[in-house]
Amino acid sequence: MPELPEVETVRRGLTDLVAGCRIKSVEVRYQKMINLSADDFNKALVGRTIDKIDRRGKYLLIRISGGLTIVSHLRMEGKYDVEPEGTPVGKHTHVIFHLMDGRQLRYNDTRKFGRMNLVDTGNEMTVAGLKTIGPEPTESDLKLDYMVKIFGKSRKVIKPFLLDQSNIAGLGNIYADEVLWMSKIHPEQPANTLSLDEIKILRKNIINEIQKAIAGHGTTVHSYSNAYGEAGSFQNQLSVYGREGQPCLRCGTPIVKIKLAQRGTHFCPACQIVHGDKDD
DNA sequence: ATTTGGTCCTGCCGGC
DNA sequence: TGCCGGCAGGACCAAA
Repeated sequence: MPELPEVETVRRGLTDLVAGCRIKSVEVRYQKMINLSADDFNKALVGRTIDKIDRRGKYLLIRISGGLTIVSHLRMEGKYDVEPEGTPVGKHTHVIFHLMDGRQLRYNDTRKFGRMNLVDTGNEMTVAGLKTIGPEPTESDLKLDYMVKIFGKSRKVIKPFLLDQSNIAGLGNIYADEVLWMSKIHPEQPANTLSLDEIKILRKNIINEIQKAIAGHGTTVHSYSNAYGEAGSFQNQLSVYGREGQPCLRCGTPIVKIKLAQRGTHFCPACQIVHGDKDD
């Protein structure tokens, strides 16, 4: 479920809760979750320390002493929590890291879409998804000339284009709808027909929106929670996502919901109009 | 090469 | 109430 701001919130939570902790053993209850056998995964991690947690796009990079990294992707519903030993284990708990201090770091995932890959640190980029990941949506990493270049060569409509992590890392279904609404760009506008001004505005809105969402500890819809089990607050600041039929906050026109590339897509049919090409 | 569609999973909600 | 289709903040992979 989580997009970049939610993953960053989880990263910070995990850092506070388990950085520096030593692993007693690892229990894997759903084999498909990991890239090794349960036994090999456990053997590689026993006695090692969780040094720190990094992030790249929506991927958590859990740094383990001895030169290992667990690349963890939460996909739709993955969640971490920390419980004392003995707390009843839910049916959606798939991996349990038993810590020396008596606590457990648990990975829960209702739909079992999440994945963990244990690799040698430095080989993260061999994990599918990280191989081709695009720049972070920040002022320093997301360069305007890069955007102009990649937008210019794709005829794909903008909404699925923004969801493609190889173009820009970190945007998901909610923030893609939000930044397009803010930028007054129709979700079906082909990427290569955006004007330079539109690309500039979109870039600024992406960077600002992600930053603000991180500051608000992410967006909570459905049952998402961070490593503290807390809900984020940013859902109170959403302008179009989940607002089908409600008035556009700019012009009052009811927000429309359509399906694009299998994903629910919200937009204002009055503010966000498809135009012909970049010379308009 | 680029783009689309099916697939992985489970639970919930609305409609009949 | 019970059943069923549709949907869910993601991304890989095969196929067009």
